[in-house]
Amino acid sequence: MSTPDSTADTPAHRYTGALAGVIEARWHDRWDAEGTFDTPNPAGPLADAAAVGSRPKRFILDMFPYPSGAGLHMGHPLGFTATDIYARYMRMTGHNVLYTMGFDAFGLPAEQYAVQTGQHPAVTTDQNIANIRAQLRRLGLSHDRRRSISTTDPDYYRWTQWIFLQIFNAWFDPDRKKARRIDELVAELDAGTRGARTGAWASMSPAQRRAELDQWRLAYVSDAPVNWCPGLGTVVANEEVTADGRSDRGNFPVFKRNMRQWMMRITAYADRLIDDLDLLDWTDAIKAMQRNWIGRSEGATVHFESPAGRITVFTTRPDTLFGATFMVLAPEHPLVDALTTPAQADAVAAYRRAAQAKKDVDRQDEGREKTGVFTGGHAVNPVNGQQVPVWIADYVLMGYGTGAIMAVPCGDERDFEFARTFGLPIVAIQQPADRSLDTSSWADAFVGDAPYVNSANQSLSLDGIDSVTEAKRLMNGWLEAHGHGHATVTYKLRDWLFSRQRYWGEPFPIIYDEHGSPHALPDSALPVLLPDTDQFSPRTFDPDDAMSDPESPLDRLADWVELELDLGDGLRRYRRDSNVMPQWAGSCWYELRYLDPTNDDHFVDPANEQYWMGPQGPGHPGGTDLYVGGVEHAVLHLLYARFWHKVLHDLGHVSSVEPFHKLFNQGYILAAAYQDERGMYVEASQVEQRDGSYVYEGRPVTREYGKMGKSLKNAIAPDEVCEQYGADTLRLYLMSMGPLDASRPWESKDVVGVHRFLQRVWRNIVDEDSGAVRTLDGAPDTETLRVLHRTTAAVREELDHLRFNTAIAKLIELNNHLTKLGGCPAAMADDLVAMLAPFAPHMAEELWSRLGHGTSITHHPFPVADPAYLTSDTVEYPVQVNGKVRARITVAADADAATVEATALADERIVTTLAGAAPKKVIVVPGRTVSIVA
RNA sequence: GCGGGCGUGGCGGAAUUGGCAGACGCGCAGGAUUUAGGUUCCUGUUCCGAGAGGAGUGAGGGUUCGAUUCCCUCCGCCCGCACCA
Repeated sequence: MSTPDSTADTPAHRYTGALAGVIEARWHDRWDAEGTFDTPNPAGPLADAAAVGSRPKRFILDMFPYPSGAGLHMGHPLGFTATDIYARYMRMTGHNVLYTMGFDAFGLPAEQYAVQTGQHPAVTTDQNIANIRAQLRRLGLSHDRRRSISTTDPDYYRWTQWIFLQIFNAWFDPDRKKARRIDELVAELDAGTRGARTGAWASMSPAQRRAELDQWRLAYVSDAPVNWCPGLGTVVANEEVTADGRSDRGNFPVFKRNMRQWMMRITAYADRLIDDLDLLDWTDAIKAMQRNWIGRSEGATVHFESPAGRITVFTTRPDTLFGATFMVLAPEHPLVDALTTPAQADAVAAYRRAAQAKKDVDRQDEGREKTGVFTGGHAVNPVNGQQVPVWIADYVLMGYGTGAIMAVPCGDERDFEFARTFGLPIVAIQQPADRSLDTSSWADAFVGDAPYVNSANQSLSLDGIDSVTEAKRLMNGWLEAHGHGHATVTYKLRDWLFSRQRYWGEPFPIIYDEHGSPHALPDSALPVLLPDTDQFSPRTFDPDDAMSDPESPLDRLADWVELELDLGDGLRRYRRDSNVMPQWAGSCWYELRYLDPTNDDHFVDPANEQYWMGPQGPGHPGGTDLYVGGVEHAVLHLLYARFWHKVLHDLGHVSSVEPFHKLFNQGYILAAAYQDERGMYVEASQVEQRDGSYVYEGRPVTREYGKMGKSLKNAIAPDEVCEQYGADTLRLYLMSMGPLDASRPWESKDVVGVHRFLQRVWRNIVDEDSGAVRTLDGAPDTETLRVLHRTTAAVREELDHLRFNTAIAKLIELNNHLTKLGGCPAAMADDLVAMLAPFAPHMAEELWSRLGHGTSITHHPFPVADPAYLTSDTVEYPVQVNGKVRARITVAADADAATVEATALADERIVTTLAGAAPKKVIVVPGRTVSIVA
């Protein structure tokens, strides 16, 4: 495909895609040769204290990519260009900038790609990384390449394993609400200042003590319900299971099974993960998603006694306890069998079977119609002694709260529906102003503040109170005082399932003794290398075979699994843990390794962490100065990384409390996608437009917009655009499409707009026929200087706020002005090029060089606006009469309000409009407007 | 249902604390260059109206000298969570 602007009669030195390609390659080589973007550290292997100096620092971070075989998609250059522009701007404003790029290369996609191609994942990963590095280079991203890491590199995952052991060897102190080293727990248990959970510490055997400690660890092996995905052949985390019970990746059914797996005690950090969101410069949307995922809910635990035993419920509305007229348990609740009477046994069993069968997929499709079965059993409502029937229903979930609820149909919509469906009593316990106490007339439950009624016993009365908050407080106090319950907080967040039965991941630095107890390997044994094998395919199963069992690929490697080791008590036989860590492990801390990527003694030198990520004052959590990436990581990666960072902070390894101070979520790239009559997507690039409709291979197709990508067959490769127009044009187009956080449709025909802009900049400085510099001699006129300085001030302002689209618009305005002048005055050329440099660095370097500068523009100071040119001698005021602009007047910039008013009232048009009537009021807003009320 | 966000020309989008609506770009129209097409350049381009003028930021209302911006009601769209007790 030829570039649209190069033909036989094109001037030899016109800025075409072909010329851009030549220029860009030249500067890539030069940047590499000169190490232009190498950034000094205060300490460690990359230390250069003199180069660090006293400059302010900026740590600018992108979410690092998977090195997939397809290479980068257009969303990558979108975010990467934004951070690159900001990084370059920061360098030009005197900052020491840390900016690099790594690869999140472990995990399912890399492994699946390897399985498809039959090559070892290490081979394909290296190839893919090399390919993506070339793509990144082509985009002109100003990365410090010395700092690049891959999570699959043993020098990197050595420290991932080390951090795992830090977490394994830590416990959460509920009093101090922080992680501490496990030996501090041992000291407290030895001293008797803290009690053991499983018995008397002093009388425990070594094995019992080991088991006791395992109960406290932040990383622990647990035999608990996990998400088993036979189609993937591995267990997956809650966060990786979709709402309809399928795997996020692959969309296979997921089954709850009890299995022995590694867990991380992220729940211990639930409150801090919520509270510290307040310290972060993140959007409300992302904060809300994290809060919602953690799902903190304040309420009360209430005990109902039954012949089958105590039934404990969680409620957020303890104030409505007098209205609890029945109970509902989840079908899987352990007390169901004991509660069920013989007469109801068949019905209960049938319901439980049906509930289990439809568990994963169909529950949503069946809508919200309430189903359920009476167990035949009853329990006692503790506030009024009433016997209430106990039902089971699938709208009560075993996985939340206690798996049992007290049903208050008058005050809860679901309970109301259930009561209506099955004819259960509904007793009003509040008196809404517009309702009768006869609930048979109610259309729905009442939720809100209204005076309580029917809510008293001998020692408690809520009657007459009209505040839910107050009623809750009184009820909680009563429950606690009488031993029927207490105030409680529950969370939706569950501990993080941390092991996977796959090959392509970090091995656990854990071995098991003959009793099956886990032991940490010593730091000196790290890294535990992922053993080489050609048997890396996971064992997958029929996706619906819930009873299949996971098989770790590493388990097949007997030579690796079995080992003899002396852990201080003599040479013994052990078995290695054959699981690998999940995809998310490597991305939980990669930003820290960028700080000190080649340090063999520490995962990061504390001085470097303090310098790049340390808190910047009281109340500041520290962390990266900017983190740009897609919103799809709102809960998974961002929550896990925050959790690890907090553990590292608690253990004294990092000074920052949070990893990412400012988070910016880029929008998606959308593109037109086309479907044929069968609803199949057709290759968007082959669709033609004819008379307002769309045609593919002669047949009509319909258009829609969707996320650019393979599935909609509307992807455009960044490389194609670089080839056609050059990387600078692609960068500029991506940035000018709209605000960075908005999703925007890709329109290939629009790309030419920014290309023309670059062409005009080039032409204003370089002669298209000779290639010589052709700037204008003589001093620029005052108006031109005003445009220059206004542009300078505006571009700075826009860049400070990451508003790249409007910054580019300002540069275009400046250049359009110069085009009208007939070229760029020589005295302004440096400033013009310097302002262009962050956006179109290749062209800027080339022009900079042709203008006679011997060094890269990278560290040249960004232009500063001269305030003298930001004001003018005269100001134009719009004059409104009754809110409508009727005239414009021009007055001296320093004219006082009275003069402006007099000038406005004297204006011919205003005199005509007022028609002799005296104005009732005249408002002069200095520098802005005159408003006349007639 | 709950939470977050958004509605501005033919299209993508601009508009400091409320102060000239439509910056910039695409497209379109006309013109220059060109054998022609394309490229490049210039001019114009919110709508109605020949014009004077009028209307206009999803709809309606409010506050204000003045509202795209603030408040209320409604409509529509996007994203996240979803029987969470």
